Amino acid sequence: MSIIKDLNKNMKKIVEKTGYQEENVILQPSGRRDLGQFQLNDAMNLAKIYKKNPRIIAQDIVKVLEEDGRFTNLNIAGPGFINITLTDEYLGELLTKIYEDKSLNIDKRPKKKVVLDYGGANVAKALHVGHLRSANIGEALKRLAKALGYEVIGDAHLGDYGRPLGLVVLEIKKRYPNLAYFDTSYKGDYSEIKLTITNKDLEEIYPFASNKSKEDEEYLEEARDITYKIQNHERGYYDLWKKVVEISKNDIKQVYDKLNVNFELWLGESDAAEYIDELTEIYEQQNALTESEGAQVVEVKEETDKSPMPPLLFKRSNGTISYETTDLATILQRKKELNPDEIWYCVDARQGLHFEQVFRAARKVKLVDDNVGLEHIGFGTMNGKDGKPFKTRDGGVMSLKNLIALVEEVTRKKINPDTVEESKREEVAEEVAIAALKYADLLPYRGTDYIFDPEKFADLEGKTGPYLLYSTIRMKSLLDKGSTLNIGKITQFKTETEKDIALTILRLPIVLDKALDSRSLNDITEYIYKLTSLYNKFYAENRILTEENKELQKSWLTLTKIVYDINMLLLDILAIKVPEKM
RNA sequence: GUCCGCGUAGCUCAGCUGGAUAGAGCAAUCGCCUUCUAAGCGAUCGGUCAGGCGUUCGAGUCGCCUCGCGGACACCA
Repeated sequence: MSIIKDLNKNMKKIVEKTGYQEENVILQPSGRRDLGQFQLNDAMNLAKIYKKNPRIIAQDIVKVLEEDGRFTNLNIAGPGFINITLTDEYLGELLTKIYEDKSLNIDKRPKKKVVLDYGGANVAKALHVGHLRSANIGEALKRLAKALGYEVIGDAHLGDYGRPLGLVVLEIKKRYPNLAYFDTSYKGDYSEIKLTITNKDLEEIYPFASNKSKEDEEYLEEARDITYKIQNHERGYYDLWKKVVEISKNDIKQVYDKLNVNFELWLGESDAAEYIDELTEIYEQQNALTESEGAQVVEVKEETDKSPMPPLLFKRSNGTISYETTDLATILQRKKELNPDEIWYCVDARQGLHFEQVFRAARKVKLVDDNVGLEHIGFGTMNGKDGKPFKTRDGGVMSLKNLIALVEEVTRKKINPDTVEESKREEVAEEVAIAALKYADLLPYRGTDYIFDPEKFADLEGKTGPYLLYSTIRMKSLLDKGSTLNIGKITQFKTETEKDIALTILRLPIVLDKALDSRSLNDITEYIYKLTSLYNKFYAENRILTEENKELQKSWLTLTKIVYDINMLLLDILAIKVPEKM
C-alpha cells in the first residue's frame, strides 16, 4: 500500500482510539499551509453523528495525535479543523522509503483486460487537429492504466468502411476509368497492378467527392452502389478499396509515430465485417430486430428514459450496414478474439447518444456478459476563437502535420547550441514541439470544449511541455554532475519549499488513482507542473553541488532524484519523450 | 421543442467525496545570470465564481428557477 494511503489508515485508527467511528477518515493537504501541512475535517462530520461540539471531538483526536510522536504543531482552528504537521524526521523517513522503492510507491490495481478504442483516423482523410485529442488522451490513458496494473490493448479502429470509401473509389473510377479494377473482363491478380495514386491524391479526392455528392444526387447514388459492392466483396471494387486503405494507413501511421502514439492493433471497421452475419443471426434469433420504414432497427428505449431514445439503425433500407452495426459487430469481434473485461471508447463527446444506443443494443442480446464494462470516454471539442469547431483562415481544417511543423518552427530557434550537437537538433526540435502540443492538449479536463489557438500551442514558457522537458533535463544534468556524491537518505530540510516538494511527492498515488478513475489526464498535467515548479523554486534558491553540509546535500540530491523519477514516469504516461539535452 | 454539457481574473483554463483567505499560465509592470541549462526564479497588478432562491456550522462545488452559450436528437461516419 502506498505511504499516503497507509497514513490515512493510521489516521482512521487514531480517530477510532478516541471512541468515535467514521467510514472514511481523510488527511487532506492543508489549504492553510501557515497553519499546518495537513488538515483533518472529520471532527465536524463526527459532531453531526455524535451530536457533540466539534471542537471537543477535535481536542480528543489531537490528544491521541500528540501521544503518537510523529506529528507536531497540532492545533484546532475555526469550527473544528485539526491542523497536522509531520515532524521533519518522519517526513524524511517517508521520503527515503519512496526513494528506496523502485516503483515510486504506486498502488497497483487488480489485473483487468481492457480494449481501448481511440485515434479516430479515417482512411483517405488526413489526420487533422480534431484527431489530436483522441490520440493524446487515448494513448495516455492506456499508459496510465498499464502503469496501474491493467492489461490494455489499444486499437486504432480505422474508419475504413462505409460511404466515404465508396465515394473515393467512385471518384477514382471517374478519373481513371481505364484501371483494371473497373474492367469486368480482367481475370488477373490485382496486386500486380501498379497504382500511381498517392496519399496526397487521396486527401484531395475525398473532399472533392464528398462535396460533389452533396450537390449531385446521381453521383451519390453511384457512391451508395459502390459502397454496397465493396461491402459485398465484389471483385475489382473490393480490391481497389483494399489498395486505398493500404496507401492511407501508411501515412496515418507516420503521423501517429510522430505523436508517440502506438496501437497494439490496427484493426478497422472492415475487420468486423466478417462478424456481421453472425451478429445478424444473434439479433434475429432473439427477435431483437424490428422493421421500420424499410430498414431494420433495434429498439433501445427503456421505461426510465426521460428523453426520446431513437431506435438503433441496424440495416438501412438500401441494404447497407450502418456504422452502429459495425460497432456492434466490433464488440462481438472483440468478445470472441480478445475477451476483455472492459471496452473503452475514447471518442468525441458528441457521439454520446450513438454509444448509448450501441451499448443498449449490445446489452439487449448479451453480446458481452453483463459484468463487461462498455464505456464511452467522451472528450470536448476543439473550437476556434469564435467558439465553433476550429477552422483555418481559409475555412479548411488544419492538418496535424502542418500543426506540428508550425510549432517545430518555433522550437527549432530556441535550442541551446552549447548543449545540443548539431546532428541532434532537428530531432530535439520535433520532440519539444510534440511535447508542447501534447501537454497543451492534455491540460484541460477531458470533457471541456477548449479554444484551440495555434499560437498558444507554440508558446514555450510557463505551464507548457517544453518547461517540463527543460526542467527535467536540468535535473538529470544535475544528477549526472553529482553522481559521485552521496545519495539515498533524506534526513534534513532547510526550507519550507523542500517540505512542499516532499508533501507533493507523497500525493502521487492519489493523483494517479484519481486520473484513472476520472479517465482524465489533467490531474497528472497539473500535478507534474506543480511538482516541477516547486522544484525549480528550490533549485533557484540553493546551490546543491557546492553545499558544504553533506547531510543536507545528500537529502537534496535524494529529493532531486525522486522528483526526476516521477517526472520521467509521468511524462512517459503522457507519451511525451524527453530528449537528453535541449 | 426534448435531453446533455458549459458560464470562475483582460485571455486560456484548474478547483478533489461541500471546508478556512478562490488558484495557475499567458498578457501588463518591476527585479534576478562570474559557478548545478534564464525554455528559469521572485514580486506587483488583476475576481459580485452569469443572476436569484434554497439546503447547513460552512456553497465556486449540492437542489430548484431565470438568463446566456454550445452540442445531440435513425437510412453521414
